[in-house]
Amino acid sequence: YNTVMLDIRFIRENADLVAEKSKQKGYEVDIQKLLELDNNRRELLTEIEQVRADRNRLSTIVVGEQPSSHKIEEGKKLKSELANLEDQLTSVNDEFLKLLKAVPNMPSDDVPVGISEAENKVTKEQGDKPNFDFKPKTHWEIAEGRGLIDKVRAAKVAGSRFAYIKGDLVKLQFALVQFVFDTLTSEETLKGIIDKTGLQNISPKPFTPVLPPLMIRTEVFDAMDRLEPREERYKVGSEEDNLWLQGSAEHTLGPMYMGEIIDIDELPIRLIGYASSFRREAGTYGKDTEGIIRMHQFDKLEMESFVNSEGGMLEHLFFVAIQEYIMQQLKIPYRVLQKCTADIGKPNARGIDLEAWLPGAGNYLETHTADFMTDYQARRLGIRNKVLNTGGQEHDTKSFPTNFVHTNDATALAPGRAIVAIIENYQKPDGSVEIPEILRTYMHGQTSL
RNA sequence: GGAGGAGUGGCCGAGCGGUUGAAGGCGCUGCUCUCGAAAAGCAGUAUAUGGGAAACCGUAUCGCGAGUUCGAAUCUCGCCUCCUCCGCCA
Repeated sequence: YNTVMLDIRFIRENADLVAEKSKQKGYEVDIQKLLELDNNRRELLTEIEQVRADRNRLSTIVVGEQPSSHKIEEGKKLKSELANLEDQLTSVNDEFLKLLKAVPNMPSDDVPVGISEAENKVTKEQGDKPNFDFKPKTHWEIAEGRGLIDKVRAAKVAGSRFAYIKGDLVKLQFALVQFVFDTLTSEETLKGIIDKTGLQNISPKPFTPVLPPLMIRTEVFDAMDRLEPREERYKVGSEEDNLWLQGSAEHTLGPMYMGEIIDIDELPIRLIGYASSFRREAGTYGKDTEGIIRMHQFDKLEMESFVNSEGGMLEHLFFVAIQEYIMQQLKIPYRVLQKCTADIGKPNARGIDLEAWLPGAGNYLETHTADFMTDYQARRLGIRNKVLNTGGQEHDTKSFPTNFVHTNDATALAPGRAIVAIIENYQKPDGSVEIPEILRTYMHGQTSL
């Protein structure tokens, strides 16, 4: 796997490839225009730096000596010349950056080319679908009937796509959360997953649990390249507040280290965040309206990691392995999808979805997604790591080259959708629901709800 | 919400208009000395970016962004962050 360095130098040298791959992802980018602006920008920069050098030379005087009026006149001339050039640069640069930021990350070579999610490829099916000797119900038929979910009153209070989750389902959610935290903070468990999957050379370093802020500044949201589409986001407070509700813990975990240079021995940094997430679900009217599948507010356990640029792909595969492990522990049948170019998202190089089988609904439901961003987000956020020298040692503390880190994020578990899958797969003829064995200790031995 | 104080290199800390990318110290690296180590001495020790095959040269960066000035780490304004006191509050 080759690291895709999507900086302007890469684009300069691979203009056709970048245009082609952008198109595959559904983004039309005028690369020719971008390169023109780049040239323009660099010419101006050279000129400006020349004038600045002149200015610096001129304003370097012997201490105590006053500059001559001739020098001051000369300085004034340079000043206005510089102001003029800088104005030009600002406008060229703005346009340049706008176009540069519009270029999506390059898909990894194994991402199938496709124009819609219909072209995602199923790469694996795992787990036995349950056989019922009765007609299985949907999660909604079961939960509503038993008073575990109340959407009517929620609609009264907050509108559609909100719900009151009640009773045993609340306990079940916290059991799920505990189970996931225990899994991801155990080095031993992670080692087991690594061994079983056969991944080589990957650290079993445990995840650090995090409760992140649920709001995020406009600039940071944009730097993550997750602000768009804005109509999907909730803006909060007054204009000056400049804050949005996050749509995933990724949005506030990813920029945690922005602007920082990270020591080699601190990597990988692995975080497992728990947060309520908010989405407007614009344009989904009439879709997934039954039950709690698509809500404006839902809770999610999200994995996020920062690794050096050699380990990004491996970390991505590890994240998927963790997701599969969790589904297997819960004994929920699922399939794995490799997302196609149209579906992986602008900052992504690769994306995987896990979908749980819902016997009541008779279809699959996306429960997990894993995103690999290479250094794309890190470049926008300014997250670097020190680079090892040829001897494998870190360079001395004051002098070191740096690289952009690779970022990965992935759902560890979305309790809402996991609950849907559990209800449908573990239902009994009398409408009760068995509790997955792995969760029982977290529910004081309770075996059904 | 009210009143104050502070943000300088990996860390501590000087500088408050003119060769200051930034004194001094700590740390780190190399060398000298030593059988070795410590100590001491000497030297080196930020990042980004443009140009260059390279050596190297230019430019930017003292929380961030604007402004004043021939010249800004230093002056002015806005923003961010942190600290102290008062008020309010889960």
